[in-house]
Formats: sequence, structure tokens, C-alpha cells
Amino acid sequence: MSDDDRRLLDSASQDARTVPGRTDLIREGDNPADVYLILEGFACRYKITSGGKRQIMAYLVPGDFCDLHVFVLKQMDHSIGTLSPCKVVKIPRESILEMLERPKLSVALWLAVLTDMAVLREWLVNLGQRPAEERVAHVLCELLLRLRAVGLASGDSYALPVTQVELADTMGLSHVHVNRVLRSLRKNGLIALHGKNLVIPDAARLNAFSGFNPNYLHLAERGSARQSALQRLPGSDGDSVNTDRSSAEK
Amino acid sequence: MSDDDRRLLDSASQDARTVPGRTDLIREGDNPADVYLILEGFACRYKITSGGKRQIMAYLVPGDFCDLHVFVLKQMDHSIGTLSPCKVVKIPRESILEMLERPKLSVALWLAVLTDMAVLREWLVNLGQRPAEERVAHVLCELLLRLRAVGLASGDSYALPVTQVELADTMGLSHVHVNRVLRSLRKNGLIALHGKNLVIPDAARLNAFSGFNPNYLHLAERGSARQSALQRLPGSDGDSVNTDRSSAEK
DNA sequence: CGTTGGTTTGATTAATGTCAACGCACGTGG
DNA sequence: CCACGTGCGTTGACATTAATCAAACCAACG
Repeated sequence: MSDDDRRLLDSASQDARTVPGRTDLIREGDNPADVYLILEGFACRYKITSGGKRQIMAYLVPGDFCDLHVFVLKQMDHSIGTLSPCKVVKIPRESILEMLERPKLSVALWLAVLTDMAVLREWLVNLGQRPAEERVAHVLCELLLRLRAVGLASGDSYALPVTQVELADTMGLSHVHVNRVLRSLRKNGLIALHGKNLVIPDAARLNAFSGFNPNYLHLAERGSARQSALQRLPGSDGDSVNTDRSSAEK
Repeated sequence: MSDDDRRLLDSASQDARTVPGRTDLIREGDNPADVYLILEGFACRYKITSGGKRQIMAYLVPGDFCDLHVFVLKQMDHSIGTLSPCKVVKIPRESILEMLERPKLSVALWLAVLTDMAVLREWLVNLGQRPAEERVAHVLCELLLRLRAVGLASGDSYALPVTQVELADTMGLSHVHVNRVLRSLRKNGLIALHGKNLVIPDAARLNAFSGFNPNYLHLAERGSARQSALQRLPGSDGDSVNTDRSSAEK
């Protein structure tokens, strides 16, 4: 990365902002001028169907870009909202356009989008082919690796600041059924939940149970790019995510 | 688009090749050197789960790029195979990398990938939130617009060279249930099927029934870019897709 | 304290999957 | 030209998964 690249990246990440939980950052139909980058907390992409149901289509965790539509698509076709309180930075459209001119940064953006897409595909497989228990287990496996990659998982456990209703809207299940599935996973010793803190006693077993194959996360290709970007940004120690809700538990 | 851009595009699209139906173009785990562009026929992205089930994650129709992973991800995390016989061109990795250097072409590639992603998101909503009948109806609505955009739909009908089993693997339903759903849609006059030829008697009604909102296709933004690219390529008249199987019907 | 959002549970219903069988159209080889 | 096999579509009976409805409970918060 050249000095110019560095300078651009730094200038792009001014004014970090804190947003409460359950707040929309961008709404379907908007034509946003900026891209958000998540520094702390969980956010999600979602859509509301004409029937009034919500589908969560992605979890955005620290290090994730909210939306790279901006520089080429005119209108948001989905909304983005926080789940837990979040710290975010707004990156202006022009900065993104400049980044695209620089080979190194441009590749980084492609990498981010292509792996987002890979995750999206795996979620489609998840909804289409896996029964409820494996389905839930599968996202939990995925989150472990994604959070570990940004230093937000200690060992085989992590904070999951998401309600069962939100999980249900993620998995295409009713929240009642999600509850029963979680109970069953707990009973079988596949997971342990202490408040919002998830512990995976035997990751290999949970992977096997859910048919989880991490290849789609392309962790090797991405190396530490994402994490290092996080650490260079203001107000982030790259380690502690917002734990407003989870810290009060148990 | 500059003359240079044109030249690059032309040189990239040499040797068109015809591939029979049900043939893999790329397999999960491969590290392909090239990107395929579909000229005629239907292909799909798919994955096989550890349980042996198949999920089709995207339909690739004429004008679609098979895979832009190539220049940044090391390994395919899914497979791509033809559904019907296809005519395809192989675009070497270097050409893609060159294209990325040119602003106009680079934007075109971003556009292609971002709209693919938007379709993927809508499919996730489809699997997660819509009951079987609306779900099937929704893809049929989508295909109408996508095929119309490349001149492959005449009026409100088009050739759908896909078996019910394939449809089932697309929708996360059993093939038996897909069969019943299609019957029901036919009975209600929402669709008519003559062999592989699908007719939509009242598109507005089908849209309303399935909750279809075409915003995610970003058709306006894309304009005729895709279609014009198709027409400039060798051996494509931009109009007739392979009809080997459908022409023998009724 | 009362209210609120989140979780948990049971009873019942609805949607979809599974199993099994059959038919039809097509292509192949005798 | 016919017999057979194969792939795809169709149908019925039945099993199972997950949704819905309803209620209770719990902890956090004002």
C-alpha cells in the first residue's frame, strides 16, 4: 500500500459516530451519498416484503462495509439497520471513487464485495436445504470464524447481540421455533448460552453437525487486511465490541 | 466507451464454444483461469451440501458473466453448470484485469456484480419469507424481466429450459411440491405452460400475487449495456436462445 | 411497582416432505 | 418397426416439520 493509499484511507475515516441499536442507517429507496463502515456492534441488511415480513440478509460486523452500491447503483434496494448499538464511520462517495482508482484499494473493495456475496450464497443454501437445527448451527459456526477474524471471539465463544426474533427473521423460521431449536442444541451440548454470550464447547462437532465448510469465507485470501484496516481507524481498539446488552447478563 | 475499450472487449471474446446441457463449466475447488460469458442457453451456480442436496443459487442467462471471482479469489466456493445447451465464450483472466484498469469497463463489471448480488438477496427473501406458490411465481416474474432485457422474451412469454427438479432445487422445495404448485398456478390462470414455453397471461396480476417489485434488478441503471455487449459478440444474434428441448413440444 | 421486550412452553393447525406408483414421450438397439 | 429403458411429469396416501395461537414468565427500566 502506498503512502497515497494510506493518506486516502485515513482521510476517509473521519467522524466516527455512535448509533443506538435498532436504528436504520439507510432505507430502501434512499440514494445515499456515503458508505458506512462498521467499527463496533452488529448491523444487518434487511428487506420487508409486501406481506410485511422481514428477512435479514446479512449480518454486518466490525470491519464490514455497509454498502458499496453507492458508486454505481442509483437506489437502495434494501435497508440497513443496527441490531446492537454501533460505532460507524461515514465514507463519502468521492473517497470510494478515488479508492477505485488505486489498484491496491480497488482490489480490497472487490475482495470485500465478493466475499459478502459468497456468504450470501451460503445463506441461500442454508435456507433452501438445511433443516432448522442445522441451519441455526451453521450461522453460529460462520459467525465464530468471522468474529475471530476481527478479534471479537475469545476461544470458541463470542457475544451475539441478537434477539431470537431477529435470528428467526434471519433464518426464515418463526421465533417460537428458533427458541425450540436453541433449546435442543443446548440440550445436545452443541452450544451453551449465557445471556448473549455464546459458547461452542466443541467447534469441530458443531461444524460437522451443521455441514459447515469455511471455504466460502475465503479467510486465507483476505489475510489480515480487514483487521488491520480496523486497527488503523480512530476510536477502535480492534478488540471490544459493544456489549451494552450482554454485559448485563448472568 | 473509447476505441481502446472496444478493442479490448472484442479481443476478449474470441472462440465461442458450445457446451451440452447438464455440464459443469467450473467446479467447487477449481481455480479457474478464465471467466465465462454466456451467449446462449441457461446455466446456473449451485452447491451440493454435505448431506448431498443441491441448491441452485443463480440462473445465468445470456449476457451474464459466470464468475468474476477469478481475479481476486483463489478458489471456487461453488460450481457452475449448464442447464440447457449453451454457447459460451471464455474470457482470459488477463483481459478482465485489463478491463479493471479502464474506468468505463470497470464500472460495467461492478454493475454486473452488484446486480447479481441484488438478485441473490431477493432470492434469499424468497426462500425465507414467501410461501411456495408466491415463491415460484416470484422467480417467474423475475425471469420475465431479465429475459426481456436481453431480448429473449416475446411479449409476456419465454422459453424456460428447466426441469421441475431443477426448479425444486432452486426454490428449496421438493419436486413433488413444485409440481403441485405449478398446477395450482395454472389452475388459477396465473401462468400457462406449453412444454418448456411459459406464458404469463396477466403479468401485473402475477407480480401482485408474488409480491414482485422489480427495483432490485436495477434495470434503469443498466440501460442497454448488457444487450449491446451481447450483440457485439460473435455468433450471437441477441435473440434466439437454444430451444433444443422446447421446440419439440406441443 | 407497572410496563415492556424478550424468552419459554403447550396445544393445535397448516405447509411441505417423503414414499410409492404410474404414465407418457423419447431415443435406442434389436 | 417394435420393445425396452430412461427421464420427466403427475398423482395419492401418509409422515413430519415448522407455523400459529395463546399464555405465562422473567428481567430490566422508568
